[in-house]
Amino acid sequence: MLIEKAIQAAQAAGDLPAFEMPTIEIRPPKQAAQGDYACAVAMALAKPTGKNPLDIANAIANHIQKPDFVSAVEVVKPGFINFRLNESWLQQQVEAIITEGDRVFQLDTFKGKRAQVEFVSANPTGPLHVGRSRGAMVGDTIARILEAAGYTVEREYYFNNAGVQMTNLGNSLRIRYLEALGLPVEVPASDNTTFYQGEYLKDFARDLVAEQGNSLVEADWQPFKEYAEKRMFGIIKQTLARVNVSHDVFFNENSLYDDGSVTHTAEVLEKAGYIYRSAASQNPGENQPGEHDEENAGKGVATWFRSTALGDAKDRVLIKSDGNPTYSLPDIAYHINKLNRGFDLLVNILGADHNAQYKVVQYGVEALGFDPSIIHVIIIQLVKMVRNGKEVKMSTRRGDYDTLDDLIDQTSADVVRYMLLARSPDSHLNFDLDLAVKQSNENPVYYIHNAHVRCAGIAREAAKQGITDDGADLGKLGAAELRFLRKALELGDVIDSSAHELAPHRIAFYAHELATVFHPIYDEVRALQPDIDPATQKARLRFYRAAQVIFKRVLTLMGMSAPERM
RNA sequence: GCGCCCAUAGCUCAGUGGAUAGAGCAGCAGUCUUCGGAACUGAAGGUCGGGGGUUCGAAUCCCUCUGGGCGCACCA
Repeated sequence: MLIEKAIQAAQAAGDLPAFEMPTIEIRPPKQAAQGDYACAVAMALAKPTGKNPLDIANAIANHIQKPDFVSAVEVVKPGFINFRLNESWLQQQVEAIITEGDRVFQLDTFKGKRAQVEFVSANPTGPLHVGRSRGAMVGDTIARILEAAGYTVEREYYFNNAGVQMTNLGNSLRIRYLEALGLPVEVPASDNTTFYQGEYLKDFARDLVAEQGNSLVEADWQPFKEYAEKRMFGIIKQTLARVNVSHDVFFNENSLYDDGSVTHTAEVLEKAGYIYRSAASQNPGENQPGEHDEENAGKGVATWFRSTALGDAKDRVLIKSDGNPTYSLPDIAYHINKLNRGFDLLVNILGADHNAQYKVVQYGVEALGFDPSIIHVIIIQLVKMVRNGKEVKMSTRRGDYDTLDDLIDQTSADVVRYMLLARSPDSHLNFDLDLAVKQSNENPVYYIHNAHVRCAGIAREAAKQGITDDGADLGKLGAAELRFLRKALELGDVIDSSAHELAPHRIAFYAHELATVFHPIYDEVRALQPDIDPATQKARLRFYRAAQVIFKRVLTLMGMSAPERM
């Protein structure tokens, strides 16, 4: 804004020729000596104007109307325009931070906009395992960041309680139930892919016996499935609650069948000309003739979605030859449902193992005439658990996996949240179990926590000594405190860019950087030493109070606790 | 074979086309007997996987090769 106005003024004054306004970025430079904020726009303007970047920068700088929070504008070598913040303005930010408290850096960038984040969305066939939980942390943190950027956010969990896996779950519980009653029943071997080995099913079976006795001996899988589902969701919600994750809406895929959305979606696709029926071998896509002939021999006719018309590599089956839809059709119907709910932004967190699936949905949404651009899919790369430098394999179906609950028990909710968050979603994540368990300074979580703890400790000690920070003269704050304040003021930009890019890991890195700036200051800037004059003491106490506010805000944004003691 | 992701210090990773590529940990050398040390300081560590290209300027964008991960069902 500031620079844009200056450029316009320079153009009006004839110091710069006419050109299209470029996108202007202002950001903190890497070196502190280069000022607090810097702008490189003059270099980008060298080409369109045909002028020397340094001259352009000077022309712009000469027309900048310096606001009160800027103390200096400097033009440097290649053509950077550097800004320095006014120090007394900086000092006053301590009051601003304290006044805003828990809502400090609550932005209104997206005020009035509604966003929905869909995440976790695991079917209730078992407890959440570690692989899934990365999406839980990322999804919830994105939701928190969007809220901080001004959105009203709804968190949604999409699930399917029908299908083969749920039938297997019902059957598995039935076997455990009969076993619990002491009836002769064969428990399948551990390599059986249709049997769930988890210990939790034994617990369910015991409880079911206690509640229902032997009344279900003759029943099929159905009542067992219903019971297991109910219990499973209870466990999942409880687990998520331990890491401060909760959902506003649980959306059942079945409701899309009940209200006719699924068949309606198929009909509309057909009217739009994207549907044909044929056996796989006649697929006009890339399938080689004869390739599928044998395996499709004897099968009926399937309903296909001509997604190749929209650029897909091959067409997709929507309704199988046995008459049942594939997952794609209800998935498309679900996204239409979401789009019709009037959100301004839809975020969908998916694991990398589902990376092919969302494209079909996108083609479907497009075919139905919707604008897919408000849908943002975040593909989370897989988590590799590492112990003693070696990978620990996991499996959902067998019983030997590491559940999120186990992990929280071994470490803590905060450690799990931070470790799973502090990596770009695009990046593969090695979860180092040794490091996570280790409560030492190798563990960044404790380093960040300790900053908050230290602030709280000072306040506690001051209260004990009867020293208050009322009426502090913030002019007494020195260079070290200003260093922290500059870093603290970046939080707004971090939230903003993190919200725009849907990159929640940035807040995690920022938190660590902020703590890195803080700890040396804590050593250097004493507040309660007896030889410090009372005015300085008050100012420093006030400063640490503001620092605590910032740390609490950052920790809360990550869904972590802000402990006052270790 | 096709699609998505990754390759940056010994290890784990940041890096929104801009200034001398940054942290943490490990290792090395120090401080400190404290408003809770789970701390602080310093030095060292790099042809940003290879090769082309675009640009005033590339770790970042494009092409290509190599090496990894995950997918590529009439399963969900």
